[in-house]
Amino acid sequence: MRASQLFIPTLKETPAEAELVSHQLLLRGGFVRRLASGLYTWLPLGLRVLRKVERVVREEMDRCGAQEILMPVVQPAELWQESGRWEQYGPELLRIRDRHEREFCLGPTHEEVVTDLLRREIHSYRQLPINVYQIQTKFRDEIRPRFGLMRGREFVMKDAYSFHLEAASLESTYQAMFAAYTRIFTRLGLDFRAVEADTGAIGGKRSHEFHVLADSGEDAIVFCHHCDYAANLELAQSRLSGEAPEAPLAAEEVTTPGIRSVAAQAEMLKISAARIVKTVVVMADEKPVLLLLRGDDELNLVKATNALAAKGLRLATLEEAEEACGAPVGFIGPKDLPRDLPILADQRALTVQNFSTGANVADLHWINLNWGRDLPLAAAADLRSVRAGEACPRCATGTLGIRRGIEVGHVFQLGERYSKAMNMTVLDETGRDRTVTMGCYGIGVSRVVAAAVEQHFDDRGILWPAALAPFTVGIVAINGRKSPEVAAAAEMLHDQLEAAGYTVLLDDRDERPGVQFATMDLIGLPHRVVVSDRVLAQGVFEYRDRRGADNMHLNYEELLTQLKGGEPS
RNA sequence: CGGGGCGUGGCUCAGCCUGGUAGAGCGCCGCCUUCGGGAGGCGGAUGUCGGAGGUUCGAAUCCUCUCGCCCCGACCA
Repeated sequence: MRASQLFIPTLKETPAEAELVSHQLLLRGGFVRRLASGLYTWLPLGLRVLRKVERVVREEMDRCGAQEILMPVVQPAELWQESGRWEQYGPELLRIRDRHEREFCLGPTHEEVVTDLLRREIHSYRQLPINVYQIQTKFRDEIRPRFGLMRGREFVMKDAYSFHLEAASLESTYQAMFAAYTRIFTRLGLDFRAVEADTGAIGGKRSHEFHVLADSGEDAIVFCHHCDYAANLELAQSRLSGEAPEAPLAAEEVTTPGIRSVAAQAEMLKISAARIVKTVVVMADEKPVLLLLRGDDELNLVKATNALAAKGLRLATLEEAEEACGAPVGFIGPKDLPRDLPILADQRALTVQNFSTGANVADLHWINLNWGRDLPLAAAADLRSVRAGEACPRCATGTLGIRRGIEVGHVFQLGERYSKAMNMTVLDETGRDRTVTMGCYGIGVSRVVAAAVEQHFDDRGILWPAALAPFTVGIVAINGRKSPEVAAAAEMLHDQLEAAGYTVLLDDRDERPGVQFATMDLIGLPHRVVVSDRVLAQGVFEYRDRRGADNMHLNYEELLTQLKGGEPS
């Protein structure tokens, strides 16, 4: 491909709208352009990268027996009403009407459609298991689209759905998909982790997320330095050592004027925050609940939501908290509560001895309280977020680390959530009707493009992993418009390399060398070859790896050997 | 949906506070020079100052409404 024939509108300056490096570089390199909030056009260069991701995904999906189909973007409301999600899904589901006033939506996902498809066609256990997938544009009317391709409203996703008679069959497909995902992200050259994930309201059994590690990631993921334990912070656990028993001290009330925060409380009472049991008031489905945590621990809202089996959970406002407890925020505590409210304690809060907590009266705290002696033990749950450095819950020796991750894949055992609601059954070998069990498996294809950049860039531009690069080799013809020798040599090299199976971008534009180099660095092709009068006079080509800073003078054979490092396309 | 910020030429931004009839750099077009890291010179084109209404002799600037975009909090690939 000749650069003079390719639409690559690069930008010298960073557009103000872009915050993330991936967003900035994809815009500057002429890969994508924004149409409206969360909506992007793929330009030739960007589309080539997107297709590369799709190709790897397709190959690995096909390889493990999944079959590609393509379902509509527009879906009838009836199916969503049948599954119950028409009500459940909320405004993220973009609803539209056709000219007959019939209701439809733009598909944010395809469980309903695929279940409807297969319940019509699959009637016997002999036809199971089956695993179908598509690579399709999804639409979710996100509350806040941001970060360019990372969280668009319209995006490309690979979604697969498997159907089984037995849980064991589902488990085996789940494993196969897990393995396929591992191969996919490895082939794409990404530094990633598979982590145990929250199954959320859908309540399936098993779920793993695949995260690309990057500081800009929206999720916090916890992993063991020693074994392969890894989990989303939303549900990660750690092994906490117990405290040595202490002699109980005499409980007393202390005047603490204006002391509302744990930090202030610790300072005034000259105790560590670990000696404080704090009380957090939350609204679980709009009803107040008290949560107890050790002073230095952080409440994990996802864990709390699950522990309370709530649909929605949020912190109470100051007014709500005082209204519910009859005491001002900062002085609320579990002992002698003026109102009868549900209380749930993080298990660690129940191990604190001689602790301080609010006395449910303004400007008054208790010190030296002990569970059992001064107040009844509260119900226990896991409510705290783990912290880096704590011990791994799975192995004996490891400690936990926390990093940011970009979720690019999710595998999920759905169970009967949709098959039951939509009545998808097959006959088993005894002729009995059985509800099938399902799994679903997603990859954010367009997000992978952004995530890859987020992980591979330098101050000059993108450094595409070989499997993602829009072209493998970039040839810079220096002054090719003035030197027929350079032009001819560059053309010949271009043709030879393409014949050898490489994708090649020849920069034959009438530009100054500096511009050509800057463009090449920006768009991030793995290999660069310079053809100029200067090197031609020496009978060689000048080669440079995008990641390296040194030039090598090579003849054609040596050049080929050098390129073998980056896979031919 | 709350909270914060921004809309001025293709891009990045100044001008707005304190109204007086629109500017810089980059980009674009032409010519010259230059020719290995987004060069230099000369000349040129390009603006409903996001939109509507209002105040005023006069509005990019002040007021009201509206639209769009970005950033911070609850979802998900």
